[in-house]
Amino acid sequence: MVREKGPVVFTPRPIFAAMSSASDKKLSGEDLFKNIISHSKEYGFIFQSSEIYDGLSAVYDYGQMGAELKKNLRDYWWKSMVQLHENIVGIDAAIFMHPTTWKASGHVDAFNDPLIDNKDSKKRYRADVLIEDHIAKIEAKIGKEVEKARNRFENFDEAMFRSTNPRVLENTKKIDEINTRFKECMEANDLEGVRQLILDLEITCPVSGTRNWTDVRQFNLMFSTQLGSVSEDSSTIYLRPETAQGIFVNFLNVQKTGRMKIPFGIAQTGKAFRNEIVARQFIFRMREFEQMEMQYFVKPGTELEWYEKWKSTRMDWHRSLGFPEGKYRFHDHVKLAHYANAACDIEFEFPFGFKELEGIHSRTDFDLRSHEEHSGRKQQYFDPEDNENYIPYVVETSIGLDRLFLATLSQAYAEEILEDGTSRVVLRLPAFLAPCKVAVLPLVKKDGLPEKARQIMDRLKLDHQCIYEEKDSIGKRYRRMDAIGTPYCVTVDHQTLEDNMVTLRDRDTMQQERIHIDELPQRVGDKVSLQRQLVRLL
RNA sequence: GCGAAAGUAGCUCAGUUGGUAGAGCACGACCUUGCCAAGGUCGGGGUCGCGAGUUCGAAUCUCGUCUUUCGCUCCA
Repeated sequence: MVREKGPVVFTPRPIFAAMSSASDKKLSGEDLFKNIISHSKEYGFIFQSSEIYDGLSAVYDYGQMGAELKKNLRDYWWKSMVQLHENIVGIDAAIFMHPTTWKASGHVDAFNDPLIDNKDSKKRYRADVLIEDHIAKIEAKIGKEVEKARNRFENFDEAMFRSTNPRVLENTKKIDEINTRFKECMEANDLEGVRQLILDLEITCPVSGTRNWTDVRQFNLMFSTQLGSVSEDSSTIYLRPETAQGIFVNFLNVQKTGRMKIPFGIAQTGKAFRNEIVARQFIFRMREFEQMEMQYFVKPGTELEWYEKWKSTRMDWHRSLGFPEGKYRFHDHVKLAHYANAACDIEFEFPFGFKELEGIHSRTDFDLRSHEEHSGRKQQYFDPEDNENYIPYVVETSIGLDRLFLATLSQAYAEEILEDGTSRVVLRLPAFLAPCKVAVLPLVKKDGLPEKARQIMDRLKLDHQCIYEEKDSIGKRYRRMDAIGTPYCVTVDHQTLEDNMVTLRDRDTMQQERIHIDELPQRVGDKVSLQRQLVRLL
């Protein structure tokens, strides 16, 4: 089989021994982001949903490479949460839930925003916020009156003053009237009435200063559909806007069947849906997205300790990916959601700036208490140590898988300028996350090299996601593998047929070494090992 | 939803005063080569987002419409 001119002898070219001095091309965030988006499409990571029909706004599909990378990220999270924590278990709750769930969670109220636009400034406001601001102004007026009076009189009785002073009384009455009217409108779903209220109050746009308002429109952030195929019998149900409630409603099921003792956690990954008014920035904000979250149930009073602990645990997890420390930061919430008594985000520096990647919230007992009220079923835990019943407090860690994907991709993506002046695009993904772990490449597609390569491929594909490729020159194939982040390339040449040695080429350093094919499973296995990654978290 | 920009081959784009579609890369086959994006030959692929209108004739002009991208409120 070996040709006349003899076997090709492996001689590492010195230029590649020095390749590690390659430098990254400096790109503006905007250009970088653009390139990442088109790279994602070109190499099968992310496609626009329903592209042949011109696409669907803010919905994306994961392609052959993206699905693998996403799965690897999900697996890493799942194992580090569930497998490494003896007191955390995972569930997989349904997307559909009883409609009352969303009343209890507050989403029916909080996710129904009446919005209004100012035609001159083109700014959009929440109608309720405009009215609240107006009320705040009136309250400030009252406050001034009170202060004036306080300075004027000794033995000032504020309650007395408030209930007697005509100007204060008038303003207080005004506020009550506005509140009543607004409430009535909202309950009757009378959006025209809300608009009229804004007009009557002579509320102006803070930007343009005009009162040129559009109609008030209702935006429901939850997607709804019908349960039951016969329309008369059907009821409206929602696609879950967050996965957390699937955990809360199963709190006692898991606690009892798993004989869990507080503190313990329930983890879950899954799709959630939000009808965002504006959903942009590629997969950063999508209408359909995947959350990975864990609710940690703790004894009331200890929640802030656990909150701190999970803050650092989660930050350590992110840092375990090996990206630069400066890419992450905490952002503590000043304004807390209705259910939280402490909250922060782990922010990542995306190409378009620092943005939320993960949220850590101390949710108090809001959810369980609310479910207890709405369902009439006790959601309490009997603590054998203290001999008492209580509703546990909850610390939540909640990360957007798609955002983690985008963070990983944008951190891994690099355009390198090599020493010889040429350039390459490489995804420097942590090896255990790479969608394809190893490529097996016959140097030429004849002389029995493909057959030999197939044998190696058949061995490696039992353990790993592999790619076999014989088309195009070896250099081109290396570059294609760099572009999808394949950590190792194995090249079979004529020499291999004689001594079973192959070239192992490293993605990042581009260096090559000669190893025996029997060493391959171990070498590749070590490189891409998830266990080795998990050890870092212990 | 409002405002702005854009839509021609898989990708990046060209297409003149209206005259029936082009390049590079990519893709497929074959030949040559063989360790970092090689060369040659041949080939496949577009009703120019969609629909009307003007015109002998529209990728090009007019109107409408859809979609995407960017900015504005919210969020993982």
